[in-house]
Amino acid sequence: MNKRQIQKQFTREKIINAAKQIFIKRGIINTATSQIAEAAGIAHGTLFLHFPNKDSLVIELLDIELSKFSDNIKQLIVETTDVNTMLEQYLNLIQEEEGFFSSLARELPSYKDELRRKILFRESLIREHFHQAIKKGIEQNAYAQVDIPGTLTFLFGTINYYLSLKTSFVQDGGVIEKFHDQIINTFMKILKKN
Amino acid sequence: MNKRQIQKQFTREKIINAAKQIFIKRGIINTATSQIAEAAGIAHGTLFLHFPNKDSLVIELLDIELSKFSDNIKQLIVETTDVNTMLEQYLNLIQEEEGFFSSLARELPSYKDELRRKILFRESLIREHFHQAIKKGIEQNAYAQVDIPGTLTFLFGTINYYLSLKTSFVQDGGVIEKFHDQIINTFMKILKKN
DNA sequence: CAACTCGGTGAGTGTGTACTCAGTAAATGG
DNA sequence: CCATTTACTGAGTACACACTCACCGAGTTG
Repeated sequence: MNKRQIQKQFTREKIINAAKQIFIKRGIINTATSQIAEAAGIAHGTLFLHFPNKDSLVIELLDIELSKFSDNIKQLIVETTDVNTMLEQYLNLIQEEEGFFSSLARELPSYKDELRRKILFRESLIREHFHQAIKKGIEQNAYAQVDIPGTLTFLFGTINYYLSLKTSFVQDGGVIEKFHDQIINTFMKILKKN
Repeated sequence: MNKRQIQKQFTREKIINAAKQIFIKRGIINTATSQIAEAAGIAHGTLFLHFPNKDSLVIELLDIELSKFSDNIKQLIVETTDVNTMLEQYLNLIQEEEGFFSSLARELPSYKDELRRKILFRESLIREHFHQAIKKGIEQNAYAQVDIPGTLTFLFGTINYYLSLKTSFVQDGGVIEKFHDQIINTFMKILKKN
């Protein structure tokens, strides 16, 4: 890479980093491209040299973040088949980037179809891990014969609900931290054999 | 009421009705006041004679709709203490206005604080009914000793999740209809004694 | 019926925002 | 060392939207 390419790469990263910070604070929908440019310390027009429009910036940003998250979760989850620890790991990982996921959950229903599908697809990969673990648990007679997809929607729906309405649930500090035990206990109760 | 007052009242109702229809279709956030005026068959400026700004129109609209819903649910729920039937009634009532509630759930996290608080307050009244019924069930040894608020968040969170992402769950027809049994079964499973 | 009130009109205003483009200067390449 | 390429600049453009206001005409009032 020559000087120019390095500089270009550097600018691109500045944009994405700035966008992520603002996304966490105010959400992407309520953030002007000019604000992102300002935070990145570049001219407004420069942003559009790197991304043809706002949407493609958002898509790239979310792709990067979500794939990081996916990689992490895979590493932590793949080796364990114990649902309880899997859930624990999953919640911990969300907690680390709670601001980001809270914004995501809040704006998810308002995103364009393509973007929403991408996000839900990532979620479905994680669901699949849980699905397998629960299935194995049922076969080994450790869990009750629940409707697995429905059960998982209860889990993911609730987590999403907490995240999207975070500000209504906690003043400061994390929602996930606050309701961590409750989520795990209630979910394990659903799986429990009678 | 003289002719003028009747006419004024009539126009006000036309605005609210038009706003509700558009709200269901496109959501209030994505609807311009000019579109509401057009749908109501009045001039754009007239809207602002009846409401000082867009927000106050939205607040009045939601107040009307949610209080109608509250009244209905109270009538159906108050007389029964059986959680299963209560839930059934609740879901039926949502189903009747699913388009409305779907829009509401989708946009809820984006609303201004005041409005969101109002909506969540309504929800909390309904929660209270469920809370009492479950409490009674536990005392009568019919249900397990669950964490009632946490359990109810699982319920309301999941319903909210289905409604807000309705278009991702069903092509046409109702989400609530589709997942009706699953919601009830899973929730009753949480309450079940081991 | 004349004077006045008032609900309604719709072109106009101000603002916020996504995106453009002519110009600049530094890097590159022959 | 000159010609060309290219990342970047930021004032400018087009558009959408909430809200205003001078004007109109039907309704009310004395």
